[in-house]
Formats: sequence, C-alpha cells, structure tokens
Amino acid sequence: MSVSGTGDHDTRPVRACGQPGRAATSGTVGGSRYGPRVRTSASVLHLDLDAFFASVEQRDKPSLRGKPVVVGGVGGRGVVATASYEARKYGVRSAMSTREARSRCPHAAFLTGRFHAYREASLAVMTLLRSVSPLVEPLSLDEAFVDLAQADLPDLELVTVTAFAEELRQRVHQVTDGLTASVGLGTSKFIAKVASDLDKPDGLTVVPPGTEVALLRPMHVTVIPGVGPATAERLRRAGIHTVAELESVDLEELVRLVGKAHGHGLFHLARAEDDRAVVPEREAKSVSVEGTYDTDLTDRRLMEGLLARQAGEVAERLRKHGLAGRTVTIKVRLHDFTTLSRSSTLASPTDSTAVVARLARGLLGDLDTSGGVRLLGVGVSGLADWIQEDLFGETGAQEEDELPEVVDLTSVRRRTWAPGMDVVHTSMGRGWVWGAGRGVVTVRFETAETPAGPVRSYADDDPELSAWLPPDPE
DNA sequence: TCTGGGGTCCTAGGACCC
DNA sequence: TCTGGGGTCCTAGGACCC
Repeated sequence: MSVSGTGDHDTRPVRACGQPGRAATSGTVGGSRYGPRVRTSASVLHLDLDAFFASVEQRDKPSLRGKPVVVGGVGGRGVVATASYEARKYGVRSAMSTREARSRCPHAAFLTGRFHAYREASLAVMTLLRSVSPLVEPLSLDEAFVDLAQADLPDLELVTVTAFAEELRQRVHQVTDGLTASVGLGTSKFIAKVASDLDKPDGLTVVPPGTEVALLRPMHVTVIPGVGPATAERLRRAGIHTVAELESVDLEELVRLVGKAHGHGLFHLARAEDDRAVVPEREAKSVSVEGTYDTDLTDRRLMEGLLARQAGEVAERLRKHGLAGRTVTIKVRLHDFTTLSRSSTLASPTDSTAVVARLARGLLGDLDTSGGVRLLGVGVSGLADWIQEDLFGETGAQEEDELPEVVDLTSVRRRTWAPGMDVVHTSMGRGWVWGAGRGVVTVRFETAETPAGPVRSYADDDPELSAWLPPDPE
C-alpha cells in the first residue's frame, strides 16, 4: 500500500460537501459534468483487474504462468487486447497490431479471447463489489467504481477506507481464484482512477483529501480522461504539457483550443474538481456489430450478405434485451482506412432482422466501395424498450372510437401508406399503420395482453407483412 | 498487408417549427 | 416588411475509452 502526496497541503479552497457520500450534482458551469464540490473524504474507490484477459488465461492454463501471453485478434489484421506483464517486458502493448507483437515477442502464446470465461470472472468480482456497496459502476469487464460512502463502514477516515480497500483486494483474489487487482482511493472518480494506476499490478494507492492538486500538477496532461492523442497534440502546440501548465490557462483560452464541453471539463479536472456521482446501471444507447476482414471486400453481393448477417445479430441482441431502436447506421471502412457512416431513422423502433437488413442494404447502396472495403458494421441506436416507447400506453390507450376508420384492404397501395389510416395483417395479427417511410412500415397492434401496443416495423417487401397485402394495383 | 470491437460523447450544419 | 432567433431533430464525422 502506498499513500501518495505527502506534505504540501495546498491551499486550494475546497467547498465542503456536507454529506460526503451524497450523489453530487453537476457544477455551476452550464452543462458541465464537473464541478468544484469535491468530497471531504477519500470515499471513491476504483478497482482495475490486472492484465485481465491474459491473467484469466494464465489462471486456467498453468503452463502459461510466468510466460508471455497475448490475447487478441490472431488474424492478419488483429490487434492486442491484453498482454501479460511478461509480454509487456518485450514492448507488447494493448492496441498494437498482433503482427507487431509477434515480431517483438515471437515466443509468446497468442490466444483469441475466451469471453465466456472473462465474463464469468468479471461477474464474480462485480457481485462481490455490489455486496459491499449498492453504488457500483462497472466501466468494462475489468474495471469499476465503488462508492464507499454507501458501504457499511463505521466512518470514512483514511485508515478505515484504506484497511477496507486492502481487505477488498484480498477478497477479489479469493472469489476469482487468484486474480489480482489494483485499487485507487480518492475524493472523486478522477482521482481514484489516477490512483489505481500508480501502483500496478496488485497495488493500492490512497490519495488523502487535500493532496490531489499537488499529485496532479507534475503529471502529463494525458492522465486526464478524455485527453487522447489529438487533444494532447493541440495542447502541446499551445505549450501545455503538464497539468500545472493546463491549470494556468484560462477558461476562454481552453474553450478556444479544444471546444466548449471539453474545455470546461479540462478546466475543472486540472484543478481536481470532479463531483461526478457513481452511477450504477446505465442504459444502453446503441447496439452494434462490426467486422474487419482479412482481405478487402470488393463483391457487392458478398457485402450485402455480410451486412444482412450482422443485421441479424444486432436484431437478435435487441430482442434478447427487450429493446428496439429507430436509427439504423452502417459503418464502412475503405481500403485506405477512411471510415464512412450512413444512417436512417424510422418513424418507430424496430427489432426486426428484415427491417434492419433492408435499411442497411439501402444505405450501402449510397456508397462507392469500388476500391475495396476492410470493415463493415451495422448498428441500431435511438433505443427504447417497448413499454417506454409506447407513449399511447403511458397516456392511456386510444379509445375504440378514437381509432381511425378501417380502410378497405383493397384500397391499400404500397408506397402510399397512410399512418393512422391503413390496416394491415401480419403473423402478429391485425395492426394499424403507425409510421411509414423509406420502404418501411411500422405497425401498432391491438391485442388482449397489450391493449395499446406493441409497435413493430416491417419492410414493405417483408414476407411476413406483404403476404397479407392485396396485389399492388399498379 | 500498420491500424479490433464495443461502446460513449461532442460538434456542426441543415431542416423545420414557432 | 429584406431579415430575425431559438429549439429540436437528424446526419456525418471524429475523439476517446477499455
């Protein structure tokens, strides 16, 4: 265990937050998620499992222990997801191409991921953390914040939280059958996360309240989350390298350099001002599937087939989670790595393979792919679950006499769907046309179980829908 | 034959409405 | 009436994170 930032108690005015654990709201800066109301105790914990994927492999395969292990894509265009500490000695790093990792460390074991095993280990850790505090915010399979102000502790004194964190690390080791974790403790998410990085692997770092700024000042600006290569380069050109230098730049100048939201964020984080709450259970905003192919694709029919398959995977995941979305986006990376996206938004959410696939195919049609394509992807965003989406259900179902008059099916013509007027029959039963556009018809069903919905979208050449339609009069 | 996959958030311009 | 804005939604692209 180490305690950072001895001495040098800076005189930064800290506005005390009466109840240390209370979920803090955003600061005074309009729209910014950061503000000066920092906790007075080091009650935010950040836990990071060390070299997670590689460690799971070494745990499950004793022959790999003590040896360089690289987990990631093993194909021609694969990259490293995690390198064991033995492999890092040879310069192997996350996000490096597997090709380069092989040349740096040819004798390493190169493995594709066993995500089932990782998910299982992750679940064991997250379950442990949730048994300790209701406020656990996972960031990925191997990382989480824990709000100790909501944990069952006698107080939040430094000695108390430190002993608690040390015990927690040991319990992680037990429930995962030997994995190690690095832990940071601080007065905010930002500081806890910086702290967990200071003593890796298998370490604990506590940043005492009041010492944050002194800790950060000599560090490079890239310690700040959100400062990646592009932002670091902009700052470098302005002569800003360290947090101390960043702290000396006024807000207007920062906004001019990196934009409004980012500028406000950097302004506060450079002063260790971060009152973001630990938020458990965030709702998904999008679902997507993408793939990079070992050789560039040139055959349009093949691309359409691959997109259709991805559309099926996306739609299946949507249905599995009871979600549906209105916006379908395709992603296309050309041979020269230029990346394009095209999207289209429906009148109402869909979880249908046929609808997503059809839209994806149409969107691909807008693009020139003659030079070859290395990546294809499909995503759905604008998510809502059915119950939330069904606004009529919220406000009360439409009464029978408010429903539009039934239109004689023989008068229905494709491409002239009239929302609220036309009635169609599908395998789900009779429904009203709810929205129409871009070759997609959205239907709202009246059933005994769900008087006001559900809503479902179909392509207008979807067999499930069109089988019931009268012949096109044209 | 450098450069994954799953996400989140932000920006900027145009359409459209009041 | 020669000249508005503000708000929201949509689209495309980019930065960033693990």
